[in-house]
Amino acid sequence: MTADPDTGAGAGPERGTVFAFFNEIGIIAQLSQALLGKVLPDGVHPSHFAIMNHLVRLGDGKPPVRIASAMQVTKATMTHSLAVLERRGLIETRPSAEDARSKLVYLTVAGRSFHAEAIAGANRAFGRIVGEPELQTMRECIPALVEIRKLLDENRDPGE
Amino acid sequence: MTADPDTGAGAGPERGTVFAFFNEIGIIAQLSQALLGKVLPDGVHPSHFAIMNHLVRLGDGKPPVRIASAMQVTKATMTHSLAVLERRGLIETRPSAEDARSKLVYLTVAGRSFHAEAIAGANRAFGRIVGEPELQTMRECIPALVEIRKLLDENRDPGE
DNA sequence: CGATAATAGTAAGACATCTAACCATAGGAG
DNA sequence: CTCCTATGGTTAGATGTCTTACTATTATCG
Repeated sequence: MTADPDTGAGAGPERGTVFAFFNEIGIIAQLSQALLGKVLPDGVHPSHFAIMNHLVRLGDGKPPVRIASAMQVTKATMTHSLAVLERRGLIETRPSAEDARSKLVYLTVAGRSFHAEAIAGANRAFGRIVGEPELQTMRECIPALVEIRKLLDENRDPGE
Repeated sequence: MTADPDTGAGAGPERGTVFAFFNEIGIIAQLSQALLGKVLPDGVHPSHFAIMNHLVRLGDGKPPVRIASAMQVTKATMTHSLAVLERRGLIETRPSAEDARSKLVYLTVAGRSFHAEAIAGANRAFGRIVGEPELQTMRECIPALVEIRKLLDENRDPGE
């Protein structure tokens, strides 16, 4: 008996597990991204925030192609997103000294403070919803997620 | 010491947990969707498959607005997606008998066999990557995911 | 009953993303 | 050194999704 039809469980003996797992993952990702989107000012997409977040956490001064690879989007998409962020003054790009083909992406002061405010806003938004018991659930769940994420990451096509 | 910088842990005492959790979720969702996309024939988007899957699992003969709500997309998006699926002969729509404003969406025979093949292809693709230990990890993780998914689902804005 | 609000679906325009094609530079093989 | 391939970045066109505005029908309320 499938108590909750949304889980997709019951479709098969073992395969149903994989299906149900990714199904839940997909829904959570969509809902959390929608929540994040509401916190961001108009014209800043969650994916733009993800780029900022990456630069703050792992350091800036990297070429677009490396950011694209980390974010799992194409070079063309990164070109577009960086143009948006640069127009907004949140990042700046300078030519690379070692490779004339390449640019390097840097956060501006405005970009860093924008990121800090967005983080604060997101924490307020999620804090309004996520209580201590769910926090505990998440904490216990993270190692498993990391394991699966690494598994998929190792098996993804190069160039994506 | 943040062993894995990708987790985003270490950004705060408790808040980092929420952040790391949703970060992993987002990455897994993206990678798994990319994997699914490779299995589908050209021109069929993962979101289209999700609609088919919904209709197979929870039954067809429903109006677009209900499918849109279940898939968490807008009515306009559903109009577009259903047009694609109908052009491909995977679904068909008939006017509702009870409500003259409304249509009802039905799977065609071609649609059902398409779905079955897609499921089989997805299982092959995931089976090539996911082994027994990860399957076990997923199994243990699902209840937690369901809990978080329901939490977010209950707290989302109506009309999305 | 008749006016107003709510709901189902669509259309138009914007934006993010993708693929395919292109240019410029780098790096190797001969 | 020269040619060929690989790599970083951009451009153009297609597709998916969103918001806003609109039409048609239904429901509610006076």
